This record gives sequence, structure tokens and C-alpha cells, in this order.
Amino acid sequence: MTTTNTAEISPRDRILEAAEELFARRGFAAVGISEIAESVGMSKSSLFHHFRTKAQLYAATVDRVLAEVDLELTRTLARGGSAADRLDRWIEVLIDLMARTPAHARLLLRSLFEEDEISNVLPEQQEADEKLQRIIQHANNVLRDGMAQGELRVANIPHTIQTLIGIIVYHFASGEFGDELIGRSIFHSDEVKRRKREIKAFLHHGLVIERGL
Amino acid sequence: MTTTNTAEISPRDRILEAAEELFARRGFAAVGISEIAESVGMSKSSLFHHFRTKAQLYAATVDRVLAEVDLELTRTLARGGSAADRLDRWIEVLIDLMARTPAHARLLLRSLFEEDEISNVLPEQQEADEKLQRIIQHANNVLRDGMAQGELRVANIPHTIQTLIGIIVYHFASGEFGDELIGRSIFHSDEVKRRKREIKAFLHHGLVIERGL
DNA sequence: ACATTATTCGACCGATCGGTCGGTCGATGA
DNA sequence: TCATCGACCGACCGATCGGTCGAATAATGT
Repeated sequence: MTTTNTAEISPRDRILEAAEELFARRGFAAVGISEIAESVGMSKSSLFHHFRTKAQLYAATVDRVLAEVDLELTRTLARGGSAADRLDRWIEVLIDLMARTPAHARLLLRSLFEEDEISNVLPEQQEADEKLQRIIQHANNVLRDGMAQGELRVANIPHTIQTLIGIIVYHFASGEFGDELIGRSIFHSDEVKRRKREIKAFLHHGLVIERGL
Repeated sequence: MTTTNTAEISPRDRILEAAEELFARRGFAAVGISEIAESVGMSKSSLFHHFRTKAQLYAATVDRVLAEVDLELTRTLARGGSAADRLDRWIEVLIDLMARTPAHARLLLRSLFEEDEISNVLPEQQEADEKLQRIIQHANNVLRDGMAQGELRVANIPHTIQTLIGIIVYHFASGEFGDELIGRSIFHSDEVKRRKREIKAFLHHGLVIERGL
């Protein structure tokens, strides 16, 4: 507690956090720079000192989220285990991460389905793309191994990845609609646990009961 | 073929079609009124002759999509059959509709996960909400019946609905990302058929193979 | 002590935003 | 023939957009 406290969060990170919250909720176009600056507690011009353009700020925000997702997935998959175990952990880690940081889920979904929100020649955008590729590659490897080992039913891998994204990411990005449908916050800890159980039951048993067995 | 040809599409519908295409691709905030007007081939002021505000135009666009979804689902479910059959048709109709009109999928996903894009007191918005409720209610009924009849595994119904939305709507809304992941257009007819097969296999068998059976 | 660097800011810019207004035009009906 | 009406448009409005610039201030290294 001397004169200046440099142990605090850097202004750059404070901007990134505020930007993530706003971009996640309303998207790139609907959020103004001045609004982000106000939320951080600085002037618009100060914000432009840390990020050259709005597009660069957005790309950096997305990159930051994807970096965290990639890091956690890489870490958990490095522990090895059977393909079924690794798939379990891939799902578990992704759910925990999005349940912990709701804005991540929405920004992740946006980065998947929004088209060219930004110019796509920014270095931050390219780095984010590479991280997304790695995240998908993780799923790809686990599914390939599991099917080769006979632990997983043989299915089309890209479609299976889309299914996993839809089941996990969409759910935690569904906001008010999800809350209304479920009946309480989709981020309530009991509801997150229930989501895990439901997903695992789906993966293990499907939904339709086979007749004539 | 007399003097005037009134059998053409009304200007209102031409606007709605152009607006859907643009709103679906880039969202409410990123699309300007003048851009829509230009796409229709009329001036901005003419557009405001047919719709009072941008928000009203957006609400009407969403309402139009939900009306079509609701209509087709109501129609196919009215044909009756076992719960498993009706679930099959619910899925099939939804997939066919979105494969036929890609913009529908993206606008539907936006209407689910985008928060208060518009003021929410517009009558068009409330009508759209009611249609969405009916669509969900259809799924609710089918799932409840199926579980009661022992045709479907007993699961949490709201979570199961989220899963179905994620599997179907997200996939067809995933745009460029989906195309890249799958390797060709997700709307290619072969790929749509494959999606149906994959979803049905998932519903019937899950993904993980149970050991020790 | 000084120079350097990082951080912040107010004032300002051209462009575009959603929306309004007054009025033109052609078709319709009496 | 004349009044009405829906469709359409150009000109314009205040507000906000993303972004620039020059200067003031605070922190740091020497």
C-alpha cells in the first residue's frame, strides 16, 4: 500500500473485461466505443490509446476468450486416459468454463456463427482463428480415437462436433430464453449440474428407447 | 395480363424478404434502414411508409419466420401418431424448413439468444413471442407423451428441448464456420440428409458405447 | 534533477444513423 | 372530371458513430 498500486489489473485488461461483457450481450455492432469507455470509467480517447480500432478491440476480446478455452482444454486432455474419459473431460471443462463466465459462452457462440463482423485481416483475428482451430482439433482427435478404439459409436465426426457445440455452447449462450425455458437461471449451480447429467445421459443412451430388444 | 399486374409480391413482402436476408446475416444493429431500402430497390422514405420504425420492421420479420415454423409444425403434429413418430416429424419438418430457407435458421437462432434487441412492447414482438411459445409447447407435448408412454427415455424436458434446438437450429445457423467444419455447404442436399441421419442415430443410440453389456 | 514514457482527457471531425416532412405520381371510384 | 388514396421520393434533421489530435498529467529510470 505504497504510493501507487501497480498490483491492480492493467487498464488494457479492464477494457477487455468490460468489452467482453458488452459484446457478449449485444454483439459487435450494437455496442459503441463510448459505452465501453464509460463502463470502464475512462474517456473514449483513452480507450483508443490502448486499442487502435473498434475491430481490433473486438478481435482481442474474442482472442482472449478462445485462448482461455484452448488453454483449459489442452491442459485437461494432456492428462491422457481413454477416449471416452477424455471426451467426458472435454465436455466437463467446457461446461465449467462457460458456467463460470457466462459472457464466454455468448461470445464463443458469436465467434462461431457471426460472419465477418470484422475485416478479418487483423493479426488478433487470425490468432483467434488458429485457437478456434485447435479447440476443434482437440474434439476431432478425441472422437477419432474413441471410434477407432470402439469406445464410441462410429459417426460423422464434423457433424458430431456440431452436435456437441450445439448441446453445450448454445445452451449456455441462450440467455433469457434459456432461463425462461428452464424455469430459473441456466447458471444456477444445480442447473449446471443437471445440464451435465442430461448431456451425459444423452451421450450414453440417446433419447428414443429401442423397441423389440 | 390486363393493365396492372397486381399478382406480384406486395411491396411490404418484398421489404420483409430483403430485411430477413440482411438481419439474418448480420443482426439488427449492423443493418441500416437505407441498406434494406437499397436492397429492395426503393428509397428509405418509402420503406418508412410501410413500417413505422426499424424495430417494428425487425419484429415483423421475426414474426413472419416464427409464423411459418409454427404453421408447419402444427400441421405435421396434427397428423397424430406415436410420440416417437411425432418427434421424428417435428425434427424432420424443422430441418427441412431451415435447409430450404437458410435465413430462417439464423434469424430463429437470433430470436432465441439475442436479448432485448428491440423495445419488446411492440405488438409484433408480442405476437412473435406467442408463436415461439407455441413452437416450444409442441416439443413439450411430444416429449411428455413419449416419456409417459415409455417410448422415450425419461429426461428433463426443458433441457431436452435445449438439446434439440442446439442440435438442429445452431447447426443450420452456423454459416461459414459450419461450412468449413463440414467441408462443404451445410445446405447441400446430401449434407442435409446426413444431418438427419446423424441426429436420428444420436437420438436412438447416443454416442458412447456402453461397456459390459 | 531531468528526460522519457505511459495514461488520460477535451475538443473536434466527417460520416452515417433512424426518422420526419412536404409533396409528386398514377390508379381507383364516383 | 374530380377527389381520394397508396406508393414513392428528395431534402433535411438532430444525434450518434468511430476515430484524430494536441496537450496535460502521472509514473519511471537515470
